[in-house]
Amino acid sequence: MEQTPARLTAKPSWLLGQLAVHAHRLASDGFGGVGARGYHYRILAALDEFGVASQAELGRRCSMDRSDVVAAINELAEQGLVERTPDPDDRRRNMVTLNTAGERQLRRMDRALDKVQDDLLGPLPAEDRQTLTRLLTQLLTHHQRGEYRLPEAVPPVTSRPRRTRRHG
Amino acid sequence: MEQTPARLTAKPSWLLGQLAVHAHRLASDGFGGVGARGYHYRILAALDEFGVASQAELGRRCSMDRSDVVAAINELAEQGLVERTPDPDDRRRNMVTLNTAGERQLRRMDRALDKVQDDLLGPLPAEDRQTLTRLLTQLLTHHQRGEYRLPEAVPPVTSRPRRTRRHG
DNA sequence: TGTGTATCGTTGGCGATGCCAATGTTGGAG
DNA sequence: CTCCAACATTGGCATCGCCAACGATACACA
Repeated sequence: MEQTPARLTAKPSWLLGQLAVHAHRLASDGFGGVGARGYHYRILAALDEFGVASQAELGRRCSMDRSDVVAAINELAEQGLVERTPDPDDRRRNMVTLNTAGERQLRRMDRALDKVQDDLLGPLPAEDRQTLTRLLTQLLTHHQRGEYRLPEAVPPVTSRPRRTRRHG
Repeated sequence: MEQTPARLTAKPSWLLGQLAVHAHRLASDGFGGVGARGYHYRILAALDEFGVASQAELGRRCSMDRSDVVAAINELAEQGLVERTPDPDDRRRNMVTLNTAGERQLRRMDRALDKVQDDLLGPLPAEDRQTLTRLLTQLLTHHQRGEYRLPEAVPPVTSRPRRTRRHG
């Protein structure tokens, strides 16, 4: 491996990003083996843990955009892992249900993902794994403060401006 | 924020991935303010630290694919931040050079990125920051073992199979 | 010297994730 | 009844990572 700029290797954001790439690769390989991807796992897990839910709820619980939930549910339903039925009590909503095949798939993905954690944490002793998990949880919690806040006063005018390419 | 499945929040790979998303958002915002993106920073940093290089070298140093280096250099050159000249000693190669405008841009991005680290590490005391950095570095190093290894014996037949969508 | 292999830059393409805007429907508050 | 909010859907885009194929060039070795 040729040398990587110290400007990069010294930055937590770089370490985090690159390590996340490795983690994602491991997970993708595991999921790919059962014909799924990350979004599918999130939704199956949320359904298993909290039961039937609307797509909007799933999106909030899984940190996914509504439109991405639509696509993922399409795929899961196509594979017969979940069912999407209109909610009779609120006709705007769909009720998404995990079925038996979905539970089986979830268990498969669980096993794959457990192996991923081991590969990912590789050489780290148990204590370090715990420390790392604690620090990451702490930071993630910090950065999630205020997400999905109820619309209080005026909807803020400052939406993050779309980054537009200046070239190419 | 609605509840996130424990299956997710308990997994280091999830924490890592989600936190990386936040980090990427912070960095993108900072870079976007100066009309750049992550790939540009990597290349400018590598050029500043190691001097003129071929595109292939840049790719290896920055963990980027050759083809992505081409695109990034196109953009950087278009903005007048680097120069791309054929290498007279090896006509397969281009020599990529950082120029003054590029150095200025790099300094701007450095400042933006420094702020990102602070935002990212948010509430963490110095000691925890150091611990986190150490653990991440350790893991990243572990997962990079054997990347870009020289072609020793037979090139292994087992390339990671392309994950192909089974639906949609 | 010639031939085969490796490297290099380039083009073109794809998947995964994270977003956003617009649209039409429906619920609910006032 | 009206207006606003939430919902599902469609369609689009940016970033990042990656791969295959191509033609040009360098190089090792027979």
